[in-house]
Amino acid sequence: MRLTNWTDYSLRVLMYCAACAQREQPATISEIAEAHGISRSHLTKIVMTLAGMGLLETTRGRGGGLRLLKPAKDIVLGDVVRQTETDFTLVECFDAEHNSCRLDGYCRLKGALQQAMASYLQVLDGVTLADLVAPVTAPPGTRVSQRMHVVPGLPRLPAL
Amino acid sequence: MRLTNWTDYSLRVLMYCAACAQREQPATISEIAEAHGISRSHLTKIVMTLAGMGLLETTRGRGGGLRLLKPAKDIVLGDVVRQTETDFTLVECFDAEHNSCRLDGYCRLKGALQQAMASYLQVLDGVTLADLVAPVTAPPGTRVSQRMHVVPGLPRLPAL
DNA sequence: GCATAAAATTCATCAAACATGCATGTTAAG
DNA sequence: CTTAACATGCATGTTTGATGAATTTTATGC
Repeated sequence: MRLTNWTDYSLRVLMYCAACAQREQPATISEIAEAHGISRSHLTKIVMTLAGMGLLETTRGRGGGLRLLKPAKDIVLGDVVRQTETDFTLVECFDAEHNSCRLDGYCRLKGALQQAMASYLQVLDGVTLADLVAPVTAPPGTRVSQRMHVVPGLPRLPAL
Repeated sequence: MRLTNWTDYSLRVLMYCAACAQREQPATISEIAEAHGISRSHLTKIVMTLAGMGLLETTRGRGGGLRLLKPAKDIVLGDVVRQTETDFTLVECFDAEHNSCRLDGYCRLKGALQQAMASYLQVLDGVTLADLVAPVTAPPGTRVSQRMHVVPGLPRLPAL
């Protein structure tokens, strides 16, 4: 029950780009790689995937770099995770190909887990990239996006 | 984003035991292992862990086997998953020990993911073992446990 | 008490999915 | 034509589940 580093890094790249959105020079891969202490080549692959997903554009050559293709408030966390995370096979019986469970079709486990995962992603659908990189200068009590879904009985996201 | 087979098997063992609850002879490890096509010794470890968690009791020797220590309707899926699944480190910054994220404390990612995971488990907290092994003979529309939480906009668990 | 059936323990190994980084190619600005 | 940046392929490392053989302990029933 964990996300891959791939997803983690993908989110960090997006957040970094969002934070640099105002800047004259676009963010570069080397810059982000160094900031997080990972190899440039590895991060490149992640960036390429994000570019392939239409989330950011890359420009080569001197002065090039990365820019978000959409405003941060239009990038929904749930969508990103759905795309960067590959394997949502919670248990064997999710995978029609290799399922050998004798109870398949007679038990409700699969349905319950699917609902749980849907609920997980639904929360992330209520968070945008803009919510994640809200400036530190925002006054306390600043509203996050309207779509933010708050689970009853849980603490709200900590105010910065 | 997947559960371990360990958790999968744990749930299957519990379901099997619940299904055998009425039976004269308790379920045995060999029986369950064969039913699911896994090695007896491997499954033994899983059973031992479940026993250690106080979910079932084992009796050795001839005529021995496994029995649930609580009625199936009192065994909550969320609790089982929380215990069988070991690693809830969704991303690096969840792990205080190894966290090297420069943005730690300044971004809301962690909070958002924690909420999402809480929501995931909350759904599972609404399902009991009894719900999973509801007899096939139950009339359509049979109510699942009161605590069942239904995510709005999602299909209900399929009727058997 | 001896044979048998069952759980409990120990040990060693395997494998797959991520993760990593070097080496090199390609593009475009100045 | 040099430099800064993205782009790609390849080879390898690492972690953590997952697996199963061999053996020991416990209890039942004859």
